Amino acid sequence: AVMILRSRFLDARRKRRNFSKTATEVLNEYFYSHLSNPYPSEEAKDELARKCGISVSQVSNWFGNKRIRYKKNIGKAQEEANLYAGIYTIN
Amino acid sequence: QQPTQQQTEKSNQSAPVIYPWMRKAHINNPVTNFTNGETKRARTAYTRHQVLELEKEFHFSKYLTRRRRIEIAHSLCLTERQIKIWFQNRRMKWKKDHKLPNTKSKLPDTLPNTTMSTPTS
DNA sequence: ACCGCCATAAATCAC
DNA sequence: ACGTGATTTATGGCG
Repeated sequence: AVMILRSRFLDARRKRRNFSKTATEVLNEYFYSHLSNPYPSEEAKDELARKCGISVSQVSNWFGNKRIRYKKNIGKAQEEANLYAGIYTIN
Repeated sequence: QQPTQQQTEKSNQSAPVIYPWMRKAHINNPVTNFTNGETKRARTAYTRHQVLELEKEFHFSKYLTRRRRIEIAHSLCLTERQIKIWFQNRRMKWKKDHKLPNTKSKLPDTLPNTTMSTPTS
C-alpha cells in the first residue's frame, strides 16, 4: 500500500504548474491563427518554446490538449477565444 | 419549442467552420455510454501487476524477441500487439526521460565563427 | 511481410 | 469541483 502512494510522489505531473499568461497567449495566438491546420512544424515548436520559456515537448503537449479540447467543444466558448486570431487565418 | 432565432447576430462568423483535423479519428471498439449517448474509445488501463511485469522486462532488455513477446502476452493476458506497442511507447518514454532536458541545441560543433555571445546558463 | 520510430489521438490522471 | 499540464494506451505512416 505504501508502495502505491510512494510511486505517486515520483510522478512528474505532481509538480504541475500552469504556464504564464503571456505563454498561453502566444500559444493561443498561434493556434487560432492557424485554426485550419494547427500543427506547428518542428521549427515552429522550437520558436514557440523559446518565446514561452517552456520545452518543446511541453509545446507538443499543449497543442495536443488544445486540439482535442477544442474539438470537444466546437462552438461553445471557442467563439469567444476568436478574440485571438480574428478572421485572418494564415493557413 | 420554437427557436425562431436564426442567430443572425453579429457573432455569426465564428464557430461553424469545421476543418478536417476536427473530425474524430480512431473511433473503434467504442464503449456505449448511455447517459449521454456518446461513443467513446475504450482505453484499457493496465493493472499494476501488468505494468510492473512489463517494467521489469523492459529493465532486462529494451527490445523483445518474438518468442519473449508471446510468453509475456500469455502470462499477462494481453495481446502480442499490446506488448509490442507497450514496448514501443516505453522506449519513447525512455528516450524522453533520458535525453538531457536542457540545452537541446543540436548544433554539432565546428562553429563557423567565434561570435558566440555568452551562453549564460 | 515485419518491426521500430515518430507524431499524434483520446482517455485519464493528478495537482 | 474544475481547469489544465502530463501520462498512459493505441493508431497509422513511413523507413
